[in-house]
Amino acid sequence: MSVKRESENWLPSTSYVVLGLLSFGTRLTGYEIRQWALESTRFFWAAPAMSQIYRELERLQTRGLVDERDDSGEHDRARKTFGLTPSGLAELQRWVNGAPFEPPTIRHAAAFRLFVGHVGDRARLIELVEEHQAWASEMLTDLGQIHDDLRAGTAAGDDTFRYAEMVAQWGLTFYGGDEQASNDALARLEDDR
Amino acid sequence: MSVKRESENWLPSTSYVVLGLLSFGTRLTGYEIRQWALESTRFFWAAPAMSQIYRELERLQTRGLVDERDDSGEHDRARKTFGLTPSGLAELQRWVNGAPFEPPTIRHAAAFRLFVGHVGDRARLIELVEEHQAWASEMLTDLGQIHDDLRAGTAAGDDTFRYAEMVAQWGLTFYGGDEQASNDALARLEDDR
DNA sequence: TGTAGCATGTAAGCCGTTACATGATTGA
DNA sequence: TCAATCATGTAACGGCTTACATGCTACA
Repeated sequence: MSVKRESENWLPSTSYVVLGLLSFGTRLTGYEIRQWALESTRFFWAAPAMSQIYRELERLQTRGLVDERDDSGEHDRARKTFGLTPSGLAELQRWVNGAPFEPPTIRHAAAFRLFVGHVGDRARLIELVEEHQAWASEMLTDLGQIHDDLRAGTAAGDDTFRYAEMVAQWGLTFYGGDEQASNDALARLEDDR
Repeated sequence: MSVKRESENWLPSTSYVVLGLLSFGTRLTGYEIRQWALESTRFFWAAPAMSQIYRELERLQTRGLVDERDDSGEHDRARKTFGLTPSGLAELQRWVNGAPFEPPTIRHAAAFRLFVGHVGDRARLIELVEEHQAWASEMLTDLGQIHDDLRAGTAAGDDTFRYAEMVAQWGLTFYGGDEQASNDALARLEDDR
């Protein structure tokens, strides 16, 4: 008995980042999408370059997944907003529910450089791990703030960001692990010899 | 007082993956480099495709950073091995010690899909997070084995893999955090409603 | 008055992937 | 004998980046 598969043509993930950000109900400019990406999705999905977002929006629009509107208003300032169309929402849903599992992709420069530590200077390695630790710690601070804000909203009865809050919680544990790992490595590097 | 910067032209990171793997002292074929990448660096640096590794080796060779040797031996089986040249080692060192800090790049599909959970089916989300949890758990099993092996070597006085062992330790804490986060999310998803 | 931020794009180029192609060796 | 693994590549293509280019607006 064979299962009839629906056509499994997926858009590039960046498309779903854009669709996902628009799925919260607000019309956004390309610029704003980028801002939101830098403040939210970047914790689990590296924010694409500005130019890439414009390209993505163009693609999505030609496929009817987003619609464009000139929102320049009174002022002359150019302002083109994009919103999710019904097909856009449908496509996002199809992906969330239908796309096969995909393992995370990690490019962890600090761990990598430590890996080839036998060709490096110990003092410099310590410096690098310290920098990484500081970075992780900053991520945790930012995420903590976001998590608190989202929690407040959820507690006040607004369910829009309930999943976002769960993801923020995920991030706190995730980056907490990374920070812990940096600290352990640092202790070993400083202990050593 | 201005600091005179050395020319900061870096190779693509994949080059350093290749150089790094060759820095452990063994001559390797392109195929073997890929195998080693899949067994070691992939935990912190997604392993590039086979074809990319061959391209990288070609580039490195034209720059004199690796040398090629036909090691086909008695049998007709083609076998071209690559080794690190002195300039290759120098370049790897220059990078390890001199490249500026670079934050990790994460593409975490599970967290991302949870983020747009408001457009998905709860049951399917649970399934996805479970799949992710199983994946993380497998990573931890593999890493645990590797860590034990490396530890045994280090304890026996072989310092070659001391840094590799530290990175394995890093990975255990890192993916431990990810697994914990999945479990927490799962609990919340199942609890909810 | 001038700088930072808002806002929108184009062009060039590389990294890296998938698909295609080939063939030998080892072991079940 | 047949499949999996070892081994080496080429071709086409797409995603994403950096650099370039432009101009308005708010605010210090």
